[in-house]
Amino acid sequence: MGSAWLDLDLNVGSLRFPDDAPEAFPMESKRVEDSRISTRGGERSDPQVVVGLEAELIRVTEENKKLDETLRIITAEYTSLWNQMNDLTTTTTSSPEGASPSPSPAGKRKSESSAGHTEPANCSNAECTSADESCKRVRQDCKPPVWKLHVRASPSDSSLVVKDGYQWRKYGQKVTRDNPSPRAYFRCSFAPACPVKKKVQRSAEDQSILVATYEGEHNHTQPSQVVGDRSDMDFGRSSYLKSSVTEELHHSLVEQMARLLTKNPAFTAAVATAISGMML
DNA sequence: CGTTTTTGACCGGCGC
DNA sequence: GCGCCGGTCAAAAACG
Repeated sequence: MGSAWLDLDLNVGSLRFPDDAPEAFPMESKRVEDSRISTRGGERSDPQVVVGLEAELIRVTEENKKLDETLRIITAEYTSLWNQMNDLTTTTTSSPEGASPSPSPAGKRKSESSAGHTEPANCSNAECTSADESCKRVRQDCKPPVWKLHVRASPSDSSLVVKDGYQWRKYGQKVTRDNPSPRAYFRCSFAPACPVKKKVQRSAEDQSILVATYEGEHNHTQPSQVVGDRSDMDFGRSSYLKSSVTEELHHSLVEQMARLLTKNPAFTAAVATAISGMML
């Protein structure tokens, strides 16, 4: 599986137009090259071989055009998906339930997203002077945006660190009832007044997945964006951490793209034609 | 020596 | 009211 979408990734990354298609499809290039070598060996080329090679070249060019067209469509879809993903991950007003429909565990406690939620400054209990119902509604209205991020991590790595480019200060750790792995609590340490909190815990189902739950919005820019290409040690590390997360997103998108590709009849037909052409 | 992490205690919400 | 549980506090320890 892994190698399959790695190849796809490389092809997408090196999308070429017909004029330099041989670079994009080295196997085809190699085959033509081999033919040239074989004819060069005979020094004087047979006119029939030359005609055959020309016909083959035309056919390969046609196939390349088809593949280019297909890749262009797929790249457009990829870009569209990428933009959607960016919107979901950067827009803090996105619905947390929609982004991560994790069912709350059966139990007497309230659901994870609202459990132990501290009251924001503008949502004091003074507003809750009427019935409990309206009080709860006010609390729900004041709920900061919550969203989850699933990051693959080594099960042997016991540190609950999710690399997202921000600087976090750990202020607590707790073992919860529904998960044997401890849950770590973080606050944003880049800006003292930043209200964002983060909870990180290994997935109960898959210990290799870290689930980071973010609450609130950053009231400052990302540290790595502020410093740009500054070669400061800490910020450099933050930049690296950010790229690691985007790499995760990139991989999942590429995986999604690979699935789309294999379901695309035009693409599979073009690939089949190209492969059969090489085998003949 | 300043900052960060650890960890037990404490607080408040919720169900019974 | 009581007990359970998640979240937070804060002192001590660890770290650079």
